[in-house]
Amino acid sequence: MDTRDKILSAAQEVFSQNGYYTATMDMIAEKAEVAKGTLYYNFPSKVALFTEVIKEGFRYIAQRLMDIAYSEYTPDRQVLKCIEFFVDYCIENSSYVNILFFELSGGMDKEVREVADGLIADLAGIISNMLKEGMTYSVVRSMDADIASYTMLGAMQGVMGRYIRGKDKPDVKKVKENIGKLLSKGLLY
Amino acid sequence: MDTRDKILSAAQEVFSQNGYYTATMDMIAEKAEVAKGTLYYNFPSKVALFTEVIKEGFRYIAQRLMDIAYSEYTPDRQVLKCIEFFVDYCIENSSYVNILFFELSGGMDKEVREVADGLIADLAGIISNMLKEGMTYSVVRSMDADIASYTMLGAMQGVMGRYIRGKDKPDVKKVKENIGKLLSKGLLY
Amino acid sequence: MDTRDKILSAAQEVFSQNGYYTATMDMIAEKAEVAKGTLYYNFPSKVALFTEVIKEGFRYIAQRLMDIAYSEYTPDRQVLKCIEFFVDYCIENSSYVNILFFELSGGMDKEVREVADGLIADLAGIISNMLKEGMTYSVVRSMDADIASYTMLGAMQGVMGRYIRGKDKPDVKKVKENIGKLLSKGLLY
Amino acid sequence: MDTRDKILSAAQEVFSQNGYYTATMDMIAEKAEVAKGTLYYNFPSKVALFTEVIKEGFRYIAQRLMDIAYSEYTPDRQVLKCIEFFVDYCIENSSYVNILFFELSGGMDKEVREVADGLIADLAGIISNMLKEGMTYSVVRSMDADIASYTMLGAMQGVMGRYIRGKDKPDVKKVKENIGKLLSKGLLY
DNA sequence: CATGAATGAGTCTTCATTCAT
DNA sequence: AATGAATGAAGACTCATTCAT
Repeated sequence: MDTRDKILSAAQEVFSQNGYYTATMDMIAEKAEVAKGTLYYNFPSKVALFTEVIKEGFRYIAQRLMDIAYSEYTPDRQVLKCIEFFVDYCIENSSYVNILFFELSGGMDKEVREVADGLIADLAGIISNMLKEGMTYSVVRSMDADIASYTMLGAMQGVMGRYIRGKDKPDVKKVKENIGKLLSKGLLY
Repeated sequence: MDTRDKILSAAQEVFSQNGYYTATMDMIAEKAEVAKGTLYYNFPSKVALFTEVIKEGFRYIAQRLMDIAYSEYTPDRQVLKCIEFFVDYCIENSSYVNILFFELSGGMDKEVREVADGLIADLAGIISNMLKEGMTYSVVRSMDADIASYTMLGAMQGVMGRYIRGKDKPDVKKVKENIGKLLSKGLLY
Repeated sequence: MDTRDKILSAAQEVFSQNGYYTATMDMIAEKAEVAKGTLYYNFPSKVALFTEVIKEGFRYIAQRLMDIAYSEYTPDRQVLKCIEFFVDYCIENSSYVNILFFELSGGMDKEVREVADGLIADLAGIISNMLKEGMTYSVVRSMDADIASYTMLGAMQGVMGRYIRGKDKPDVKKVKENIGKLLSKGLLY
Repeated sequence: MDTRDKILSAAQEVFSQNGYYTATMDMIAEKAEVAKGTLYYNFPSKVALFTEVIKEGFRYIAQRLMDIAYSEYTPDRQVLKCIEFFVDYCIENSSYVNILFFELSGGMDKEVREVADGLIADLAGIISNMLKEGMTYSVVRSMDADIASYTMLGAMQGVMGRYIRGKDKPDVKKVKENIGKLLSKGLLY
């Protein structure tokens, strides 16, 4: 693993566990086992490093979502698959997800926020297209696909946030089923 | 308005616009038009002040949710009313909502996080009870009420987050309708 | 007890337990059960209050030394009596003695230092005279009485400092005997 | 001279002249001709820096005392040599001695106090052993060596304190002679 | 390429002191 | 005589960033 990757990997971990502001370049350098100067040799600034870490995360999620979108599954199955993937991913990368979806919001450099909002928009776009596709086949209820995609994303974040930060380990299967049921069939009869 | 309230109000604004870490006590003092020392005469620390700001916000939301829960509306109407209230509240207090639901997650003092998680749990509790009540009347689909309440909360946050930070003004009515539809009837036919 | 005395008494205690710099006017006000403003109504400043506390302490010690100097004891007995008094006083007022003799030295306001040095000089003067008296009767060894008085004072401080700060309770009788022996007969045969 | 030493040396001077609390890190940085951050790069905190300064001083004194203890002098000559060294050292390093022996007592961080008490105990231990050695040869009067060592240390501090802070330059030779006489032969005939 | 010592602007926090009541 | 809310100057400490090696 080359220096750049070592740093990126250490940064991801440190940012995840501490949040952007509490994390320090010293912590990252130590975890990456390089000198602090090396951080600046490879990345122009703390924000830039953070942005890179964020990008990597979103890139991966987007990739997986695209895999589902271009799979042979029917549109309604795709939606369910997305939820399943999300729950699994959150469980496995809880603290990383935390910075990916929450940390970004408050007091962050305007530049980063724009990058992040763009990345989230990409994610929502993928889901949105998936929903639109479903609507043309009349398996997805007709509604504003953009709003729906953000609602889905938010719903998943909300539940996961609860379990990410909570003390009690989530019952993955139950969570998947319940979010799935709620989002697919709705709260009301 | 007494000093304490003046500070609290200024703090809310400054924290909302800048996030916890970027906000400084100087900024708050200036906005409140008091000396920095006065901040510390009234609140022991920055975290404590922040916590108080958070508490106030959640207290208000919880109050409004309780009003709905104890209203004469049928349980299914109550759920819809919650969503409506939330959308309206978020539109009107966008940046405040931002710190209330997002800022709290990353790198924040453990103590504050616990306080906040407790407050969010209270909110979820109110919604959860509302849903359970609806289930006994068979107007709310039978499912895990806790998971559902967090999903609802999350869903609302998610959409609002999009519009809070986005450049385009949200079409309030459309948003309400669409989240309402999604959450009540579900995505799929 | 009037307000002034209540403050003086509280100040003595707070300064003794915390030292001049660590002690705060708030602590003193609280201990004295008066408002902070009252402190300033009765004393112009923290230094002034401290100086007053110091003066009281030295005044008392000087008085007791004078009592011994003007007693019917022979000059050699007087010297021993001084040592005894000192040991007893230090044991009973250890933390007060601490500020009286040690705190005063470092980084203290020049004004206070001068006051304190004057007060210590007074003490030394009393002892010095006692020694001179003894020299005229040839019961005290002929030497520079000023140097000797400071040596005595210092010796007593040194031993007491050890026991004041140490964890092990001093064996008062043994300490008195040993300092007495050393100072009266000397270290060497 | 490397940075660390430059800081240590500046700190010694600044602490000596001002006392722990009145001295500021800015003053030290300025005197050392380094940026304030450099202070913290080399020492974790003000207390830590102070502690280090203290340790260095005691280390030197202990070394010199050991030299005397292991010299070829007879035990009684050693005691006298100690006194001479002390007087000389105090004259030459008056303000440093001030913090070494006085500053440490009041309101100082508990940790530092423990370190310092330990260091003073070491010094007393060296002297105590010297006295015990003398007692076995019957040239030192039989008494509690621990109490005696603290008395000696205190006596020397006391006199020196007088001259350190006093306006009149001490007559070194006279002071040495008189303390020597007092401690070796005693006050009384 | 990599290093790590040095930097200094920026923050939180403390606390003696003041003054209107 | 007494109060206590308000003040603001001052100080310890942090940390992203730079640069000579």
